[in-house]
Order: sequence, then C-alpha cells, then structure tokens
Amino acid sequence: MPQERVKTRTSLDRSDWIHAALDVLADKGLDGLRVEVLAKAFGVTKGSFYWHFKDRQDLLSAVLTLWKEGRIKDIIKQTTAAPGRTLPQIYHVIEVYSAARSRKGMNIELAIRDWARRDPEAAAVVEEVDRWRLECASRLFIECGLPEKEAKSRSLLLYAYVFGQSLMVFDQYDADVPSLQSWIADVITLPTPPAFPAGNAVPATQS
Amino acid sequence: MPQERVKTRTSLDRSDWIHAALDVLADKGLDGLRVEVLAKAFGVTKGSFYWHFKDRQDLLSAVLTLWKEGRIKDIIKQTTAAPGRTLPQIYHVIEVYSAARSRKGMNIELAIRDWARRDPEAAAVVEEVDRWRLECASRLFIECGLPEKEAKSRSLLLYAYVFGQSLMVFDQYDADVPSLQSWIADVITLPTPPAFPAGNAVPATQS
DNA sequence: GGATTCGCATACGGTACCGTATGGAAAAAA
DNA sequence: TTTTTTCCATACGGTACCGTATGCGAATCC
Repeated sequence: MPQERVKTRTSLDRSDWIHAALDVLADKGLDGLRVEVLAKAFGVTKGSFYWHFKDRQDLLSAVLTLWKEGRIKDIIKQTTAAPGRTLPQIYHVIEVYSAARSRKGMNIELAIRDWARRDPEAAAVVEEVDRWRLECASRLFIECGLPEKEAKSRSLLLYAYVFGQSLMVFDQYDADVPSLQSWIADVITLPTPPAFPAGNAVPATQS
Repeated sequence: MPQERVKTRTSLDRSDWIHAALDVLADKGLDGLRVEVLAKAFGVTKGSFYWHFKDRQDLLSAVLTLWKEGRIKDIIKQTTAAPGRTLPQIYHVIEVYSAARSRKGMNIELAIRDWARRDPEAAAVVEEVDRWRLECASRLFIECGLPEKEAKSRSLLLYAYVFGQSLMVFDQYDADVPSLQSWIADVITLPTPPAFPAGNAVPATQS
C-alpha cells in the first residue's frame, strides 16, 4: 500500500517546533522564546513540547544546529554557483544579506548574535558560521586576483558592514540611501574606489 | 558588583539606579535588567526603587535618555577636537568605537540596538544618535576634501563596519587580525586603497 | 519638640514562566 | 482483539518577577 507522504497535520514533530521557534526568535528574541508561548501558538499545551524535547535548552540547541547547518549550506551555494563570474557573485552576496532582502533572516541573525554574547554554545555556532562565510568570500576575492591578505580583509569588511548596517537607523540620512549603499558595495568589492555618481552595475570586464 | 560609584553612601538617588542599570544592561541585556535584581545588587529592596521611579519603564526611559545625551556629547567631542588634523581624527573615531577599546561601551551599544528592534522609544534614540554620528563623521570627510555623497557613504561604511565587527567572531580567522583591521581602516578612510603590508600609521600628507 | 517629609523595609496579590507527574484517547503493532 | 506506543491534556509545585500598600526610623522643617 502506498503510504500517504502528505504531511499529516494531525500531530507535531520536533521539526515543527524548531521552525516555529525560529519564527519567534526572529521577532521576539531569545527571551521571547518561551515553551508555553510556542505551545499556545500551536494550539496545544506544553505537554506536547515536553514529549518532543527534554527541556527548553534542548530546543535551543536544536535551533542553533539547524541555523548553523542552513547558513553553511547557503553560503556554499551562494559562492560556488557560477564559476567564471566571481565578481557579480560578490555583489550578490552583499545584496542577499541586506536586511531589506530578507528581514526575517536578518532578524534571526541578530537574535542569535545577541544570544552568542552570553552563551558559549551560541558563540561557537556563530564562530563556525563566520569562519565559513569569511573563507568562502575570501575565495571569491582570491579568484578575482587579489592577494590573500587583501581578500581576507575585504571579506571581513563585507560581512561587518552588512551586519552593522542592519543595526543602524539611517532612513532619513540621505535622500538617496540606495546610491550610498551601491557606492559602498563598490568600495568593498573593487580594487579601486569608484567616483560619484556610481551605479550598482557590475563591470563587464570580469571573467 | 554593588555600587562601583563612590558616593556618600547614605542614600541612593535616581542617578545611582540609572548608572547601575547601564552596567546590568551591558552584562545581561534588556531582559536581564530587573528591578529586584538591581535592588539586590545595591543591597536594598525594591521599596527603594519604587520611591525613585514610577515603574520599570520609567527607569528604562531614563537609561535611554542618559545614553543618548552621553553619546551625542561624545561624538561632538571626538570630532571637533583638533582642527587641521581631520584625517587622524577619523582613525581615532574608528579606534574609539572598537570593541576591544571599550568592551562595556560596545556591550551597551549592542544591547540598546537590540532593544531598538522591538521598542519604538529605543529606536528613536538610536536613530538620533546615528544621525549625529553620521553627520559628524561626514563633516570630517568633507573637511578632507571629499564630495558630500562620498563623505556620507564613507561615514555609513565606517559605523556599519565598526558595529558589525563587534557582532562577529573572527579571532581564529587570521594569524594577524590587527593588520586586517588596519588595512580596513585605511580603505574606509583613504581615497585610494592601500596595498599590503599596510600599517595603521596615519599618512603625514594631510592638512 | 511635634509634625512632616524622606528613604527604605515588609508584606501582599498577581502574572508568567519552568519542569514533572499522570491520565487518556487514538493509532499502530501484536 | 488485545496490547503497546504515540502524542497530547491536565494538574501541580516551584521560581522569579511586577507593582501596591503600608509601616517605620531618621532626618528636616516649623
């Protein structure tokens, strides 16, 4: 008999709880991530939760692991897709990680990084994700012909800028913020800084 | 932990509570900032707290106001000190805001910016502080002869980089992280990017 | 020196969680 | 069918807070 592979909504499994936890983490932060709140959101009681998880920390560790593996897979995917077009890929990485592109993803990032300031397990996860991202981005810069030290520096600048930007409030700073951001992306990416006005178009001279 | 401040230990006033709250904020974040915990740190009960403050929100608002005014005064001070030596001042700003320089100050920064993600009052404070800093930094770049758009862009890059760096874990990324940071400071500050190896020395060709 | 205000202690009720113990219905296994 | 396993509900004790009410000694004012 062919078993119904359709996701039966009659019961919850570990994965459901973990994904819901990531949602709550995104807009309430770690301290807003409460098992009774999660249960209420599912319309069940915490009796269900404690059948799937030993305790709250069990859920938190699972959240960290899922996030870590997802981010590592993603950065590998983002940096190995189109060989021969490395420079556009760098711009793409910058854009992908912008808060406007994925508000929820960035909120999770910020929540976990704040978490990591006080929890060693979260700090270890963040460190591993940072290492992967920095090394993947460095490889792109090296493929563009930059020396290793400069590649590492530009990678660090890239990620620090992207995350730092998501911490700031600068909507009213300039009438044309996107053009500022585009110019910055060029500074981070290109060996020689551009002059204003500069578009976000990728130079065609890359191969 | 209780009372670092030297005072006539006869009684506590509003200022004592607010400053202690900033300490806790740096360590435990907003959710760790609890009235009864603060009181215990002072060796008093919360009866004292509720004599000086209407409620917890009253304290939180006072914390935001104190932080805002302190940051605004500080950025003005940091960017108006030495006329004619603007370029070294930019490097100084970068260094001052590095996490290594003032761990506690950066922890407060991060706690308040995380706070601002969910609280409009905190968000307004962060926006005002960001506006001051960006405009003060822009002025330095403009004094160096850069056009306004580029000055604004470099200022945004500067602060985003500094804050973003404090979110990341990259101790093991390279054997000589300080040289990477120094190179990055040059990229942010100088019109033409430096080559490796580059020191953090400020070029004497300024002003 | 009595009255008043100050600065805090004590005590209380209430909320929101955590984790455990236990029961029970429904599905799966036997 | 009977048994077992799965998945969740209910109930409970405990902790850590919040904010209020009230008491109370010591300083301050009249």
